[in-house]
Amino acid sequence: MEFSEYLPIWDKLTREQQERIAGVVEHRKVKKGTVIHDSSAECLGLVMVRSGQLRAYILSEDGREITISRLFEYDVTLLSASCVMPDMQFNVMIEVEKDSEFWSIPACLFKNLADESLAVSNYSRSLLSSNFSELMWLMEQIMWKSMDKRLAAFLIEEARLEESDMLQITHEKIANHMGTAREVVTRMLRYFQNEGMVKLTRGTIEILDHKKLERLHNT
Amino acid sequence: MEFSEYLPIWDKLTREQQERIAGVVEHRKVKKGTVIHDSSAECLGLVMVRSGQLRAYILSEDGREITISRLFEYDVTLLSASCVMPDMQFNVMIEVEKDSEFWSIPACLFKNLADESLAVSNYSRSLLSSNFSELMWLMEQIMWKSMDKRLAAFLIEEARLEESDMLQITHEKIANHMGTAREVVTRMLRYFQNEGMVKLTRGTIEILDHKKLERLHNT
DNA sequence: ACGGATTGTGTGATTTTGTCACTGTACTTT
DNA sequence: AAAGTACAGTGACAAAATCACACAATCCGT
Repeated sequence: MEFSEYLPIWDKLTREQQERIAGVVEHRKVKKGTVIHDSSAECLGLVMVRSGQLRAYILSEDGREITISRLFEYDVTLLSASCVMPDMQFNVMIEVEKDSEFWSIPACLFKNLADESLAVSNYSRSLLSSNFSELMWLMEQIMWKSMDKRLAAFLIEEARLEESDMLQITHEKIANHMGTAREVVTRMLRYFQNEGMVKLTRGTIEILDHKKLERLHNT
Repeated sequence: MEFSEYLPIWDKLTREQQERIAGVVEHRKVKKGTVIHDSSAECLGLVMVRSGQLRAYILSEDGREITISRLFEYDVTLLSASCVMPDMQFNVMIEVEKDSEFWSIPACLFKNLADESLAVSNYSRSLLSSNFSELMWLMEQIMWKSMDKRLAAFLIEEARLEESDMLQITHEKIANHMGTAREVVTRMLRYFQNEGMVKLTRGTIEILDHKKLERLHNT
């Protein structure tokens, strides 16, 4: 099974458990922009990313967004299985940032495995606690950091991920990642440009001065 | 063991495991205001509340606070065991809100038990996911709700907890719960008073119009 | 009982961030 | 080439945070 390489605890499962998973695992190829999970429909379950890039975010009633987790090759997440965890009633959405391929294991099966297998339960614990930790980190950013520092951090991180200083991203997308309004991002980027840290053109942001951005971020 | 009643999975442990816990469990009686856990020192481990009231919060560099969880009789938490969960480096503090008694099980022992016992691992999972869920809820409040609605919600909740409409709490404490500045709370309460929803005197807030507060909260 | 310290509250001025209502401008499609 | 759409810019205003105080109520020691 090709996906087994993407599930760290595969080897710790019994043959019977492996077969149960293999029998229902689903493979999907999805285009950029697709929403593969929202709270309404049935849960997607555990998701293993084979390639591409996804993001998990929450949505306000009036359509504002904030990214709570980003997923890349070899990442595994349970955010798409919120229905399994008791008293998890929040509305996580998962969207495809770049054309991706992933496998999913239905939530109910994974829940059953976790309830009966120590290895699976421990693995779920580690996934959960890393989600929790990330969320905690995000919370601290939102609470104690000003928008300019957060934006600087976002740009630096994005450049690292893309391995390029020419970021192909719109102000609106950035605003949706950071949970703020597009105008705020525009204004702040304009300020960054005046300070010589970036160069703005339609649809792209070029980072000119990494160090200055870092310094701003660390103030 | 008296504390066994406070640990839901006690009966699912082997006698040997029960003895290991019994050998190291610690009982403490603490006064209001004490900080029983901060990220610096050794972890407290799993905490079971026998009586009283505690709160877990995070702290910014410049001393601002926000409550992420409140604990009451029979509550159990792993927030004081953050060191066990891999990649959990955040700075949770736990403070005593009302004179309390609690038991604690050292983090390392609990971690070992979780790693070897399915029951304990599953229980940890449920504790974790309920923390995660609460944090998610808080995040949504912070991101999408305005301060006045959040304050109204806080007052209603506080009155429910205290079973009284005369809340003995300072503006500063409220600000620390909600992660905002004292002045903001003062100004907003003043507005609530002008609207006839509360009556303010030094150190206490009397709720006069529950329904109007609820309405504000639900707008 | 008095004076000073401490704790809790009130308020104006300023800055930052979010909201609203637009305008303009560069790409895409037919 | 015209029309439509996506993206960016901007001024005016509102909400909330920050700063810098003033002041009032309570406590505490002598």
